[in-house]
Amino acid sequence: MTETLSPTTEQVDTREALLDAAESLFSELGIQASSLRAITQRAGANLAAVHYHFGSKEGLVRAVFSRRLKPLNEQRLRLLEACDLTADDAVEQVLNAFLSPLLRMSRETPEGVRDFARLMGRAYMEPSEEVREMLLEEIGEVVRRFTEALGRILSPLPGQELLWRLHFVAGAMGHTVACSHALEKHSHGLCQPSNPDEALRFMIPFLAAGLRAGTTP
Amino acid sequence: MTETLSPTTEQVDTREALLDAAESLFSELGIQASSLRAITQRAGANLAAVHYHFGSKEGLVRAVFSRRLKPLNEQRLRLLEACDLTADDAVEQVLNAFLSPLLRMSRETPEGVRDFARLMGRAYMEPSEEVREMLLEEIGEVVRRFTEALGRILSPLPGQELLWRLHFVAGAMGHTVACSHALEKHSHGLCQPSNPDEALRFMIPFLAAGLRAGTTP
DNA sequence: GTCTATATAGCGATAGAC
DNA sequence: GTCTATCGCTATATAGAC
Repeated sequence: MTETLSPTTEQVDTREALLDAAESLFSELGIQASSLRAITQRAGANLAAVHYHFGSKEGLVRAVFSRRLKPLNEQRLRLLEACDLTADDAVEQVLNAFLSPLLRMSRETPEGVRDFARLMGRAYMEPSEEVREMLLEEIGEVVRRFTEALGRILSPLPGQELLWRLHFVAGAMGHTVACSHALEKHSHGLCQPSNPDEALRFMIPFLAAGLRAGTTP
Repeated sequence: MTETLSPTTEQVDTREALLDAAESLFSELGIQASSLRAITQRAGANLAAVHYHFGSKEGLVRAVFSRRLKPLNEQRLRLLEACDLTADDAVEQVLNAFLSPLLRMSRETPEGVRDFARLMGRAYMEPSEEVREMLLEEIGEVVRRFTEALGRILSPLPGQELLWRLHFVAGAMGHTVACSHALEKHSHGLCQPSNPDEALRFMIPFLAAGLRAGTTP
């Protein structure tokens, strides 16, 4: 009976192996430079398996992102709801709610998720229109909710300046997760961006100070 | 006589046309996705011309970057030397010296240079090891000089925290020039990142406040 | 569902005529 | 210096056997 009610172990394994292999390769080489041949080889699967499971390379790309983004966004919204927006450190709380789920992905599972953090940082800059639109679709609601919360805390900051500042927050965050290797190397090990606690410890005060700066005349 | 002493007009034109075409295509599609066929077609040149003038695609990439980075870095260092590091707004002055030359490139020439700003923003995130190493080579001296100046102004900020904060500055700046289109669209025209004055007006106070935040315990 | 084999197209690079 | 023609390779995608 079971073989008709649920996919066999092999089915699940191949699909997941393809997602894992694609995620790590996308993170290392970028999406475009990762060929289906390299992905299926790393996954120990056949070249045609990608088209069977995901239809096309683009289908695989979407699946790689949505697999991680769904739980990530849920966690962000859960943390946001737990924030006290009237507290003195409300800005810090909200920044932490947005940043820590992504940065802490590296801790929760031995491997794979850290690749995803780097991939996410790069994805915002992807030249491919499709990738960027798909991404905005996936995180649009979260961005809207966080923008609203920060707008209320920072009131009466004008909307224009709020959007500019959130743009800088996104840039600093994306750069940190995408180029952590560069900072570690450039600082000769003094900075350890792969440690989420250290990254949050420095990032949140910096960004909070920027967000709270006086309104530009 | 002249034809033996200097390159003919055609020679120069082909070389420059290739650089212009490559710059705009790299900016639109990314480096890897820009084929030599597409570049030479846009330049109105022959496919083989790239290999004649630059030896390879990598040679073309290097030439595209160094053509703009040499004058850009000279201007940055010139502005840095004109900063008063003891003034109250020393941080703002140094940030302006680093940021404005890149952001203002769009003003100085009608087209082409703005593509380069976007290309620069993306380049830091390029998956290709070669591109990133070449870039560090080209801007290493400038980064060293600006790090030293900001370290002196922000003294006694610990070196570790200084490097982290400069990392955030780089992220915000890169994201702004690379994803200006996204902010313009997302803000429904309220923010105009293609206007260098507006970008600097909001970016410098934000980053200066972050850099001057109290030392993290 | 997984495999082999292949279709179709594009890539960077080079040789050699002009 | 510029051109055409082509080599050798890789890409995504698919058809059909098992």
